[in-house]
Amino acid sequence: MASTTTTARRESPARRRVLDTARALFYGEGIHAVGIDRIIAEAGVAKATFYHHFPSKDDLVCAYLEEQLSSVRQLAVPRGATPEEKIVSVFEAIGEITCKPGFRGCAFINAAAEYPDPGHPVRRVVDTFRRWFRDTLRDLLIAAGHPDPERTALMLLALRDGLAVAGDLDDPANAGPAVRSAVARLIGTDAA
Amino acid sequence: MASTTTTARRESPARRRVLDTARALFYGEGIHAVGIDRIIAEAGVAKATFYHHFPSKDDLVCAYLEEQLSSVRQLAVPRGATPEEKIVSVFEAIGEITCKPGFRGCAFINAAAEYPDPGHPVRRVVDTFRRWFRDTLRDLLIAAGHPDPERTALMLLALRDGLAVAGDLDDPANAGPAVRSAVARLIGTDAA
DNA sequence: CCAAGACTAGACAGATCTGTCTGGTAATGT
DNA sequence: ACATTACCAGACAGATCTGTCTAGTCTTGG
Repeated sequence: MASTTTTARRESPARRRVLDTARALFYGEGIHAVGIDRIIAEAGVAKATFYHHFPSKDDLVCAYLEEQLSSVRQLAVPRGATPEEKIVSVFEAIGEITCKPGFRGCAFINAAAEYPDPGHPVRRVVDTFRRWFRDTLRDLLIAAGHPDPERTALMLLALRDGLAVAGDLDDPANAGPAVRSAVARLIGTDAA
Repeated sequence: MASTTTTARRESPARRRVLDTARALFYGEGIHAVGIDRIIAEAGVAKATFYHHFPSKDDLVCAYLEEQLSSVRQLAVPRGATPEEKIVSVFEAIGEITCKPGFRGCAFINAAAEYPDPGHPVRRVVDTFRRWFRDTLRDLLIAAGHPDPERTALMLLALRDGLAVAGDLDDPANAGPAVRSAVARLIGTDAA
């Protein structure tokens, strides 16, 4: 069937290897800095096979970011009983990732820095991520009965961006706790 | 004298044109995306002249960021009577820049995204900027008698980073006010 | 048994990248 | 008057970039 063919192609081993290699190299060294030749060499894939699965490099970049998107969505699932706990748990999860060795900042922020054109497909994936995260925070704040969910969601998003940047450029050990107490100050009962 | 020669070289018209062009192109389109050939063409400078002033592209990139650094230092001078007002004024200044059309995010964050190696000269300029900003905020908080200046400075730095990212990737009109009230919440008298 | 598709190996084209080099002009200061 | 220096114009080298193409192997479903 058509669906079988599609599934087979999507889960092809060569394609999988290319995507894994692309994620490691794009994230670790930057997108423009990594050429197709190097990706296919390290993935052990022929050039024709690569261009069979990905019509262009931009398609690979989009696929890489879309995988990151679904990965983050799974990892940053809110846990806890109350909406406040859920918000904190999301930041705890991000904070842990952010302090890990090998952390190189937010894949979406970094990618956007290399794709200035707001209409580019890559930027659209970035937009999807940011809208999802903002809406998630807003909904949690609404559920928590926060008086100003819309604006507070923007504050929290800004804090997350700052945490991601600091985890890459500054000392992650300091940034994590600081951002966490900032979140507490912003959504704490005293703020309401 | 040597100093005369040095001054003449540093203020040479060709060098000035190269730096202006580099700033516009690097900031607007990304660093790896802009080649030397294009910079010298748009600056109207011969290739030999370029390599006379800048031994390599990396030197130009560093010079570009160092100019941004001193420019920000002049622009973000704290104004106002009280330390609280000074902190807010710095964010007001940054907020205005951030909402301007043509804003493409923080030049240092964007550059760091393209230079993953923390030991690279480019990253050292980025570090200088971040240390300066963090120390400035911390000193203002100390002057304001804030109980936790060190950690609060990190929070404010994270907010600034988030504001810069949001001004580029999201709707700047929303991000500005949100971050400003977040600053108020974090340094407000109730926080003390 | 055989057709189709996934895959490999690698040459090739055309553009672009950084950086070097030659050669010549113009201004400047001593 | 002369040496130095800034500058221009552009060829050139060698590497690397994306993307195409040929040609052949291997696997698998019908």
